[in-house]
Amino acid sequence: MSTPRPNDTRHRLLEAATSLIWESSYGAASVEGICQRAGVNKGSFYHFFPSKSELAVAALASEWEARKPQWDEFFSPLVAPLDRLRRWHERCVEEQVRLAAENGFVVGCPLFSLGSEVGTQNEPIRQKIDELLGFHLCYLESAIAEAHARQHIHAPNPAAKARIVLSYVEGQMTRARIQNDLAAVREIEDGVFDILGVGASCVH
Amino acid sequence: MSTPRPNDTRHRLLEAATSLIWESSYGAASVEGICQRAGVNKGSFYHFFPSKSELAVAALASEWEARKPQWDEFFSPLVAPLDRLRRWHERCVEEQVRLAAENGFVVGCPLFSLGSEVGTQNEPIRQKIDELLGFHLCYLESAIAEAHARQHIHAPNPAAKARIVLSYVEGQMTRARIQNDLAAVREIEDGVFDILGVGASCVH
DNA sequence: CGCTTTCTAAACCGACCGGTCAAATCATTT
DNA sequence: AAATGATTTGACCGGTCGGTTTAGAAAGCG
Repeated sequence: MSTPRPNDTRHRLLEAATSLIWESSYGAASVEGICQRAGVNKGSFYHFFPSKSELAVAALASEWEARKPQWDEFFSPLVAPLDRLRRWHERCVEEQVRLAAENGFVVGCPLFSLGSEVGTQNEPIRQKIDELLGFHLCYLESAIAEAHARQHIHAPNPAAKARIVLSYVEGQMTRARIQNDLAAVREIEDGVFDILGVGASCVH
Repeated sequence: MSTPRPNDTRHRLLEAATSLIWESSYGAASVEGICQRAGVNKGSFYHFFPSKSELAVAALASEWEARKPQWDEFFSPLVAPLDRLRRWHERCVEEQVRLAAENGFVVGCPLFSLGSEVGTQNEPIRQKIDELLGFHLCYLESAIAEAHARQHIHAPNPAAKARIVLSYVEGQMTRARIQNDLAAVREIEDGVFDILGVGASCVH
């Protein structure tokens, strides 16, 4: 009756890990703390995951799996390429606002936070984050390439442009976390369109 | 004779902390490890610093103090504004190459790594990093404003442009760390000039 | 029902964490 | 030489870390 599900322990652990690492950091999120948030004993933890670091990799994979449909929707070919970026950014702001309200501070992008923390220490986590950032790049590059093809912007090298945009966006997200200020998140859209040369001297 | 200095223990601790945090992370750099690298006992550590976190703040301050003269040189008014960025970037690449060779992997920018790791957990460290990033912004904004005034670029809002450039640069540095690839560092110069619209359609 | 497999509970482990302390040593002044 | 304050030492503390162990509760299945 009151027992919520036959077995969602694994899922609860993944979610607890995601949120805890997101809010604090990999090092500061202890196995005990993750178990506590998930309402699970440590024995169960190590039944489902061989180690803390493998949980982190699984949590990253699981989170991406949950988010991918949204990305596919935002970057749907049915949407005009620059509108894809607009809506995607809109969604990022919404999420950061909600998370900031919940946690009391701006959390930024977990890929960058986690990646720069454990990148030099834990190869599997590094690789997974690298892979996910690569996915992000693909979506951006696709939208930029199409915007260029339709002559909405001038971007003869969409891959390079996508790397610029991604690094800028992630840099702003990280600055938002460091400065604990949503303003950095909100100005991303303007920044991206400035980088892409929209509404500037490149309009013919 | 063989004793190096009357008292450089404090300095050795600062340098050990800087390098260790740079290479790994705040959480992974233990007080014991820092003491070991500095060749100092733990008691001495707590003679000079009240806590690990205050050492981190002091290390950040000390490192900036050591670097500031270089920044002032790179951004000297005697240098053409865009050349300031060029030389500054050149120096960044050199340093990252050296550090990557020393440590076996790309380390990126410690301000961003540390900041995103402990930003939500430790307010004094967060503030110090925020302050230092503010300094970086000032240098960039100054160069960009001057480049605009001399009509080398079109940047009617130098402050906004500086934030874009800084976030991009830091994003690339972090990506370099995450991907363990110096290519991201090397392409920063092209990216910055792309963002600034140099050599593109904005040339009149 | 019994049997096996999957999962959970909770005690437990050694290692290491950040931090403390009293005593020893050093450099300097008197 | 005596005294003094800054520095150094290394043992030590309670707590927490990631991870293990063992016993047993559920759950699937004949």
